[in-house]
Amino acid sequence: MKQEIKKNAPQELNPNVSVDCVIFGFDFDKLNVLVIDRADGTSVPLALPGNLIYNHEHLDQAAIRVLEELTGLRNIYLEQIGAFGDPQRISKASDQSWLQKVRDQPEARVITVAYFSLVKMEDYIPQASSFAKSASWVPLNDIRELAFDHLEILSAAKRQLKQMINIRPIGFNLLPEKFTLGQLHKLYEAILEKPMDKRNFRRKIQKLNLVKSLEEKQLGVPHKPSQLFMFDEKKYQNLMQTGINNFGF
Amino acid sequence: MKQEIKKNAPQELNPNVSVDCVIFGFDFDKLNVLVIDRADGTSVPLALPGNLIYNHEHLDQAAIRVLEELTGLRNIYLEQIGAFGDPQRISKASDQSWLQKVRDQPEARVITVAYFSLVKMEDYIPQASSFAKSASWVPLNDIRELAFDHLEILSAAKRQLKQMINIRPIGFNLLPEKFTLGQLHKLYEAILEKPMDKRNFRRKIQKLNLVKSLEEKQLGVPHKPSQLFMFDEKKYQNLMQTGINNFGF
DNA sequence: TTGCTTTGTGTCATTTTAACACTTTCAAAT
DNA sequence: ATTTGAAAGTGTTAAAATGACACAAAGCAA
Repeated sequence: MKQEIKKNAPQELNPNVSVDCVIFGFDFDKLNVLVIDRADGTSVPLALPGNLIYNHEHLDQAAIRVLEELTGLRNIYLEQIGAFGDPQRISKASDQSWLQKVRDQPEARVITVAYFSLVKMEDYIPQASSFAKSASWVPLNDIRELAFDHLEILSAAKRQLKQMINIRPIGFNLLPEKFTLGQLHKLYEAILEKPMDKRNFRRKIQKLNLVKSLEEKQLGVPHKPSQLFMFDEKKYQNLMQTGINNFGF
Repeated sequence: MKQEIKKNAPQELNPNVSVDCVIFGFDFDKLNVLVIDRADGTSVPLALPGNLIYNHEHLDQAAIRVLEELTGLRNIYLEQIGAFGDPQRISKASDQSWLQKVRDQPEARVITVAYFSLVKMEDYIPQASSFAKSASWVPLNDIRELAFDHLEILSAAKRQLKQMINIRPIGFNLLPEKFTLGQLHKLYEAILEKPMDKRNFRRKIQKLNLVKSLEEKQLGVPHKPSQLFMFDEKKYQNLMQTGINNFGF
């Protein structure tokens, strides 16, 4: 059979390439992930926000657009995780029956490029939009099942985040403007999935000059109130670029 | 215009997705990269080995296949670098005129997924095959221009290699079975692009128990002959899995 | 025999790490 | 008013890792 020769029309969806986003949030206790509920009566697993790209758009742009369309999140810096290319990645029965409803070419081979980001949970209250009934935060450790190969994507994202934390400062995008060292400490423990010594942690953070303490304390907590801190944005961006030399715990 | 609905035929090339491979080799002095000469009379820049994937194959498989088809290299462990998705990435004039000759749909949007690997230069003497006139080793630092966005891919590969070296042992795939610590030392310097203190380097390597010394010396060198070493494969694989805790220089 | 080139080796001062426990401060409960 | 619970905040020490540094040994070539 001769293959039809045509240029992809630029304004069309490309049936072979999608993007998926892993959005992490921190609730001062544990990591959460933003997922989409595709529910349509039948019970189908939750999914990461994702969809096909357009032919004319950059992959990175597509990820930004899709994320906004499905969740409303905008101005998010997304970092690429990688491409996922198992030819069977979308052929589970439950996924197929859903794709039949929403895709022109539900059985086309689709590779996906995954992205991740860290956001402040506080400034984002999920709202329904587009084909997703709703987006919602789910604790990372409660996730047992996801659509497609999204579980695999999620664990790659976790791995990458864990690795990134040794090289770059983390927290600016996950914590409110003013935060306590205890919260930052918990964040590191949540990401690394291991307890860390409080005094050693504080010493290390302070030596980086990454945070500056405010003349302000927590209010209304039923225990000794903590000093509040802010990131020194200049120093933060600087470390973001050059990398932290030696930040292993 | 209504989009034609058809399932991608599995045995067909997917016109929208390609793979590219960055293969590093070490000549005991500097890093080299395997490139393809697409020469057809007109002078076109060198390219990384790469091509479209088939619909039925896993991305990782496609990279392995394409690499073998274009260079003859087989049984190579390839690691993913990431996806490159600029919509203009193949539209330079010199690239387009070449694509017209070799692709069914030369103007189709193509995203590419890049892979890299480290191989022993000694066991590979490039040979022409498939559409590439020939594959050849080129010193990494001599490369000023490549086809498509391959320069960008190359620099991502370099970045990733540089990062990997802090986490995992390196050298097993780049050095011959028996090697000297001087050669390993040069390799680290070549990858990190900075000089390292000889004594400190040797101390650190020895402490890892990564290499074991043989009862054998270099022969025929016009200077003090070096002790030969081999990797302790068990320890090497072990460090490959668990990662080196703290290997910054 | 001399010269050239690379190998191979140790010390020391400084920095970094990991392990460890008690007092302080607030709100809530009694 | 006093007690209780809960998290904040703080310093020392021993062990390990780092970085800087210089000279003798071994082979070949001229």
